[in-house]
Amino acid sequence: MSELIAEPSTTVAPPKNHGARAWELMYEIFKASKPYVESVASSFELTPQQVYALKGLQRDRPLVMSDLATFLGCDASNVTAIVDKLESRGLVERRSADRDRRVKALLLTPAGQDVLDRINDRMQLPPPAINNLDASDKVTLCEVLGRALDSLNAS
Amino acid sequence: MSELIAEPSTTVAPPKNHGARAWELMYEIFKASKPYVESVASSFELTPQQVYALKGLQRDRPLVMSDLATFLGCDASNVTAIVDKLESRGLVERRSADRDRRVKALLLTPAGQDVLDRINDRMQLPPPAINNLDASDKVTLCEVLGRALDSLNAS
DNA sequence: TATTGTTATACTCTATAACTATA
DNA sequence: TATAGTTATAGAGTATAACAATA
Repeated sequence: MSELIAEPSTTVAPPKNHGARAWELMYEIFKASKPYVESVASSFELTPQQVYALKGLQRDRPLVMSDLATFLGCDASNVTAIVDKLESRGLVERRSADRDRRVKALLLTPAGQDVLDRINDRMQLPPPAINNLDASDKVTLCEVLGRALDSLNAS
Repeated sequence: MSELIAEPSTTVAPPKNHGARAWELMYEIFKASKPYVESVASSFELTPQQVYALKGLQRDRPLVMSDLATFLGCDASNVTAIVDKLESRGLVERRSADRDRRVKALLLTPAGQDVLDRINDRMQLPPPAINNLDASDKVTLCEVLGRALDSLNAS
């Protein structure tokens, strides 16, 4: 199958390959889903980034500040403020490691675990664009996006 | 086919439906692609939002300020600053409509059209996660994401 | 009065650089 | 010296509210 979408040469738009088109569609869906994401976060009186940080802490192994920065894909300097807010809400606790007191482990408090459980419940319902797909399209999307993400870790 | 991913009951994570999982994967791919998007934009000395605004202006019909706000999915008050920057770069021109002088049409200048052409060329190559997919996965992704986006316009 | 675009302001998210306390 | 985290600062992107010009 051709990599290019066949289009009459009289069309104004240039021919576009499917990879570029898929990326454009992902961008559109993301933009359209932003109000949904923000409404979910604000229903917990959190920002989307704070929600995502909590999700990073649900792992089996406790994260330290720099791990959370990697998980969030942002600079470590920002994580201080994010964790400050979560800590002031009583959702997260900083604990200095005994072996190296520079390092701070991040632990969910019971209240934090409770909020996270409710967030996870709520997030079982994805934004409308995704939720409107039929079951087989959802499965297909998981498979293809899974391969896309795996291709990054493999290289 | 079941909507739920079958998992042993001893698994720590709760069972997750494919819609929620697909959304999570999209989020991961977006996060991983951010450096790529920023490098493309900054190679034109533009921010990602400015690039996206230019792309909005390549339509057959000229946009006015409020149209661009809708296209960008942000409040109209922000579009003023975005267009200010593009105008100061000589890429875009504001022109008051004759029939209603409150309304300002946005036009690409020749320089703006030239930059946009180069942006479109460059964007034929999507971020690595998408580009690494094989041709048939790219086509499938276009089809499924197209249906997802259509479902929003249909409702 | 209502609408288009602007200005003023504030908050989130982000990065860089300088700092501290440990190692 | 080097590293983990913090603080200070700045810029992009966002929203709300008040405003000017025009309808």
